[in-house]
Amino acid sequence: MQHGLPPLNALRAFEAAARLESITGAAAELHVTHGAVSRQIKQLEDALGLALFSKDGRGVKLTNAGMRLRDASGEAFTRLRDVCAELTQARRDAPFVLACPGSLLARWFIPRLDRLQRELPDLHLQLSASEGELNPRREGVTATLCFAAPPWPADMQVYPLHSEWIGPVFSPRCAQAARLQTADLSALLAQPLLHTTSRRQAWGDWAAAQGLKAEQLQLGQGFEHLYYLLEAAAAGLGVAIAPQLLVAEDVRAGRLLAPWGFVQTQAQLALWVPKSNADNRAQRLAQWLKSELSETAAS
Amino acid sequence: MQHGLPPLNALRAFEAAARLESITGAAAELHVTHGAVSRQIKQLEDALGLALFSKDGRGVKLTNAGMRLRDASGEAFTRLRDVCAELTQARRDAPFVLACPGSLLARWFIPRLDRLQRELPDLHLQLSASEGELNPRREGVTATLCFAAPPWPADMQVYPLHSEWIGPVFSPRCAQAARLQTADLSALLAQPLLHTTSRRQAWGDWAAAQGLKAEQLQLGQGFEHLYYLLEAAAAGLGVAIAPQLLVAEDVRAGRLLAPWGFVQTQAQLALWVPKSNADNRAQRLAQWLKSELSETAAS
DNA sequence: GCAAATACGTTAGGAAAACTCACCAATGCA
DNA sequence: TGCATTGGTGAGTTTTCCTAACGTATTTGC
Repeated sequence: MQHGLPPLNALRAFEAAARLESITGAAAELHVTHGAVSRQIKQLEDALGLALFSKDGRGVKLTNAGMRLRDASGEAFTRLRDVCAELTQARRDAPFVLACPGSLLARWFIPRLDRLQRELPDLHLQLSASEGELNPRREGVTATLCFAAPPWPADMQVYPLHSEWIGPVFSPRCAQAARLQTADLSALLAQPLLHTTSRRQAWGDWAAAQGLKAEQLQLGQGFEHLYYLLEAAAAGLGVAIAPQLLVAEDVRAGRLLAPWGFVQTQAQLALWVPKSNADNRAQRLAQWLKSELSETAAS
Repeated sequence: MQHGLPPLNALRAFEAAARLESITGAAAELHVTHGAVSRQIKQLEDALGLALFSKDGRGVKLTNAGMRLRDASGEAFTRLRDVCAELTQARRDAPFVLACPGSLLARWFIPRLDRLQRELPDLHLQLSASEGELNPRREGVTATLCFAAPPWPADMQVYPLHSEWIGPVFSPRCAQAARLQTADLSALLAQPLLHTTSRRQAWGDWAAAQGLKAEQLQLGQGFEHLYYLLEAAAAGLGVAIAPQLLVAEDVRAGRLLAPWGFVQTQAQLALWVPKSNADNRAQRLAQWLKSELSETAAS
């Protein structure tokens, strides 16, 4: 009886037995044998130092003390049951709103969406492709998929999913496709280097990883969104610098070529969840995404 | 989560941790290691499927769900603590009123009272020698010592303590003491057979056990209470029929003689407790009485 | 800045609790 | 009276829980 509380599992057994006025009945309700319930009640009686049941014929009857405890424990357990139901219900009802960059949504997520719905059906996933800047703290957003480098904000639970790999890609329909496919850097330098305006440094990062100086590169056409950049590359407008994840499918299918391969950046694709609405759906989604992403990378 | 209730021990750990906003603090309060609390909380989070704490610096912080559960579980546990305190306190405050025949009180109980007080100090025993008939259901009586034969009433918890043995006793100061001491039945038949009016059949029972017919006995003086009967015998007024328990000490000291020995009757000295106010004090008292009685009998 | 201290998570394994199975006694019903 | 039902109990096993030890992240002290 530490801190005035009786053994709680014993109390649960007692509550059921007291409500049903039957040891056997309580055993059935709790999916245990009657011996287990009998012992638990005895343990509780010993802890309190008073009898809760007395034998009555071949059944049992509550003593005065037993009746008081039945009422109190019934109330207490009802209170707990209610709040637990409320918490789990609130979670079940609320849709899981996942914000994510449009390009990732279109090129990676949507093809895998039906599989996700099948494998995590109770998620009630609702995708939100943000047009502008992603704001993981936006009201109504349960979680956000971001490409970003650590450190991460303290108020966010961040599940890192995959390192970002970037590299140049171009269409086989590109004018210089044949020359570029030799992976000759000098040929690349002569090309229009397509990029996103929001991430002009991408080419520079890649060049540094290749041992080139950033100045050797001449940026060409810029696009506001990665999505359009990739469309432009696929249309043969030039060489784009793109995350491996988003073009893996196109490269595999031969719609895009990536003879220089990809290099790892500081950034991580990660699932960001505000800590105050953390629940295990986010964790499960992160787990699913991680395994799915490693397959994408492996293929 | 059977029947909507979370694991209760995990909930207790959570409640402490939530109240103190500290895993380590809760561990200290519950006298366990922080690892144990950490695991319990994790188990609870898994059962509910949502995060209750999030990391905050080197400590922890409650999530929204955690705060709701803290409030509810705090209330529920307080309710339980209160009723348990009330039940155990009520028992502690109430004196244990033991009703008992006056003769037993005077001749057996009082000499052993200080030992009982020493060995069961928290009993707060209060003895009540009933003048008239014992009523084990009387208000304010916690338990009653009775000589009676089974069957016992269903609303009573009866702890059998000792079989009753009865036999004739007389004082060495009795006129015929020398002849009686030969244990010659014919000498006995000539004596005034002292008895209690409430139990006239006692001599008959004993006679039957000796192979005599009841008619052969001539009852002499009757007394209303066993106590006076024994005093009369001790004063040498004649031969009394008495329970062995009550005269054992006198026989041992030579103040009374019992050359025919004692025979067992149907009756049992037993502790009677109304089932509705059963608590473990009665059981402990019964246990003490039983061992004490067996010593009396053995001596 | 770097070492020490604090708080929490995690693992393996050993102690403690709970359960099951089996049997017994008591009761009530056919 | 036989038999089913209900509850108590001992022995053995499973499950749970705890501890001890180490690892990580953060804060504090110098």
